[in-house]
Amino acid sequence: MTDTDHTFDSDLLRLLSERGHLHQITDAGALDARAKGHVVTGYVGFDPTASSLHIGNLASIMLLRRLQQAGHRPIVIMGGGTAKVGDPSGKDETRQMLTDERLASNIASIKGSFENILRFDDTDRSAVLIDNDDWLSKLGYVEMLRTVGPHFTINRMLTFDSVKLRLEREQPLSFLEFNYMIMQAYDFLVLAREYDCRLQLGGSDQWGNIVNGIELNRRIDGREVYGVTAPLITRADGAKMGKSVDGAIWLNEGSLPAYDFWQYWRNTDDRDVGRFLRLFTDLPLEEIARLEALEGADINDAKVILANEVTRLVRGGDAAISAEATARDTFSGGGAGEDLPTLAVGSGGMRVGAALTELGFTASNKEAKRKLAEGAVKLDGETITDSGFLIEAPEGASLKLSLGKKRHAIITR
RNA sequence: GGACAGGUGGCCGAGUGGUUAAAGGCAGCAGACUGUAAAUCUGCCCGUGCAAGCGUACGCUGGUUCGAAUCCAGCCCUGUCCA
Repeated sequence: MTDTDHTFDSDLLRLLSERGHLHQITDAGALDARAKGHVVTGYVGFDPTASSLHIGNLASIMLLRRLQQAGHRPIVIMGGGTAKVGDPSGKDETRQMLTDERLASNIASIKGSFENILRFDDTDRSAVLIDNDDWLSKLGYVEMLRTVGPHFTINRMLTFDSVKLRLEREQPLSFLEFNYMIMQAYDFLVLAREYDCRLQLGGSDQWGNIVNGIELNRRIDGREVYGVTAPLITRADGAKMGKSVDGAIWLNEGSLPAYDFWQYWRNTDDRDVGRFLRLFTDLPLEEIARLEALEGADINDAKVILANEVTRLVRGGDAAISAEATARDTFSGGGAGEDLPTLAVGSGGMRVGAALTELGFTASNKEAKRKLAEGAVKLDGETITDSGFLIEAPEGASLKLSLGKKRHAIITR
């Protein structure tokens, strides 16, 4: 474990450090020296447990972006193989196993998230995307045991937090999951051999897994490889990044519309603005320093910039421009921007409660009724309290239906 | 296998036969104040229905009772200790 306070010689570590991406480095001096003279290939693994990554994964993706920005080569490992086993880290119970079909479709839909953030081209620094199932599934059991088995002691494996947690709580830890750390270590060995990959990056919860891979490389091939972890990003209010009651903040458009994605960033806590700008945008540090120094209502300008930059990075420039325009029309103009969700009520109209639930603004008709009684619902600026109110959209025109200050929708015939 | 303890609404946690759709806290939503922020105060917080109403709900199944989250029986699960 190395402290990360001192300054570095390499562009890579300097960049990671000044942007707030560094938590721990296995051998900072050696990595610093190597990154200065060589193109370093580094990887991050992502387990395809859902059909989209969420912004909790964004910090790790940014690690790869920084790596590429500093002139090195990023590898994205889709954990199609490791996800069949399941990472027990940070989970106090076993996850349900995913079917092969599900994993394949998850991988297919996750891939797109990297296209904007990493550069895929013909150079030797092009990003590469690989599925670890390519080698993990082909491994023979005895071959695997003989390759990595001698280098892991059960004694040591039992000391890992992910294992200890389960044992202490007397929660079952299946043999399947117990093998996860071995598979991840083996990945690093394969990548070092096949791709000359010398660096694994990841969240701070991956420290143990990363160190295992480094050990394995040293023991089997005598090769020095390195590890870097990023701090766990939490928000000022203590919540984990990207987790809300309504669901995660997904990177895929299909899982979360761009306008909602943009809004998430626009509503960032004042105290997080500077840190998030450094982590999740490419804005120059001087510019960020200026933005985060804004006080009072002015800091809203910084939040708009944050929302624009992150949305552009993840969803593309058009999405960012359109989301900002919608927000401006809706909040400043008092109108309705075109990115707002729309609901067609048909020629017969629709009761206001049903419309709110249909839009997902309320979880049930009962809740919609409560919100109406609380005076939270407006139709074109007029407060509606009658739960029996029938919304009828005139031919060719639209109405704005609002729940509270933040949730708005366009109602059409 | 044995002995205790326990399984309550998204989470934590009271409640031990009758205004109990179930105290309190957290999370969440809304209102006020603001800046689409934070903090604070107030309200709401199972579902269906325009509504009266109705339907579900305290691990599961059955029983006692006018009436059960609360009592009884069996079962399942969890924790602690013993073998």
